[in-house]
Amino acid sequence: MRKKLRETAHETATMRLRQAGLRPTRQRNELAKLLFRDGHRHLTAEMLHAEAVAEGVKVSLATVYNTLHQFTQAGLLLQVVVDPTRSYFDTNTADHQHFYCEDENSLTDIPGPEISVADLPTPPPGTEIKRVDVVVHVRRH
Amino acid sequence: MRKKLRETAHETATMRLRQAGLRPTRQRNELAKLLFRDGHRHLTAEMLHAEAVAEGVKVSLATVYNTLHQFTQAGLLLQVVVDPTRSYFDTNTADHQHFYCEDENSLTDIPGPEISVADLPTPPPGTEIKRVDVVVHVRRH
DNA sequence: TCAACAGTTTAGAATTATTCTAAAGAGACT
DNA sequence: AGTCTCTTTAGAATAATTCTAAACTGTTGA
Repeated sequence: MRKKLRETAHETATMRLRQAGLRPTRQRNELAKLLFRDGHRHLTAEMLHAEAVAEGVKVSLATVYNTLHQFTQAGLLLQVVVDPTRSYFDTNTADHQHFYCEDENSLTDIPGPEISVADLPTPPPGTEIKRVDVVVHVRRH
Repeated sequence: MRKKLRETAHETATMRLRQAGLRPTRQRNELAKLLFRDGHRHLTAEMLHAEAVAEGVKVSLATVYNTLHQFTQAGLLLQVVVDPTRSYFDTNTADHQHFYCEDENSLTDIPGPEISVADLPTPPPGTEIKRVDVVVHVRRH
């Protein structure tokens, strides 16, 4: 017998949290469900908080900030730095790249095969490469 | 007869400003001299302001911010977004890429031939590519 | 089952980088 | 020199984010 979608989503979220070593609290569960429900998303803390409030989820902005950082640390999210005034979080943690349009403040995944970055440079002494961020800045015309 | 270095630097700065369509005021001249005196640099507004003050240049922090943005608009600087808490400005406006070490908050140019980015993706409809930012995140080991 | 502990949430204050404001100052052109 | 416009400035204002300390809640083990 099939369970209701709601329940399944909840269980998925809970499992995800447990695997990440995070205690599955009500808030974290709800936020996880919002974040990972459909496709990949690019959100700021304010955006996620607004969405949660709109859906009747009771959670404070401080918790949204905490949670986003915890999720990022746990590898569930990627923090994308493109705008000097805001932090975006990406639910797609696979290696991929972004378009960023300053005019409209929009951040989107680059579809299809990723840009190939050839010949990675040798990192400064004492360091190793963690990851390579590629942001293609675009402008309306 | 040779002019003193100081004077030459001042005149170079003034020229640079005029060419950029910026009125060469005392503050802008002094900041330009600090920014462009040796090699390429990566600075925040706070850093430049501290440097100016240390050298006895009387300039307010607000002016440093204004100036950095004006220089950026004029193409004399590049704003590099790597840290969600701070804005860096790069005196190297040529097409190049960066190493960023979060551990020590250091931003450096990638030396030698730049990373080749093959097969630029088609930008979203209604937009054109402005530039491609590549940041190689490194970590101490 | 429930007490107790450690981890979590919260409102609101605090912090930090940055921008704004409006008044005083200074290039530039006549 | 005079005037006009652009620039600078101190300090206030703003916006995103972090901190604080008190209340709350999963979890664990008796």
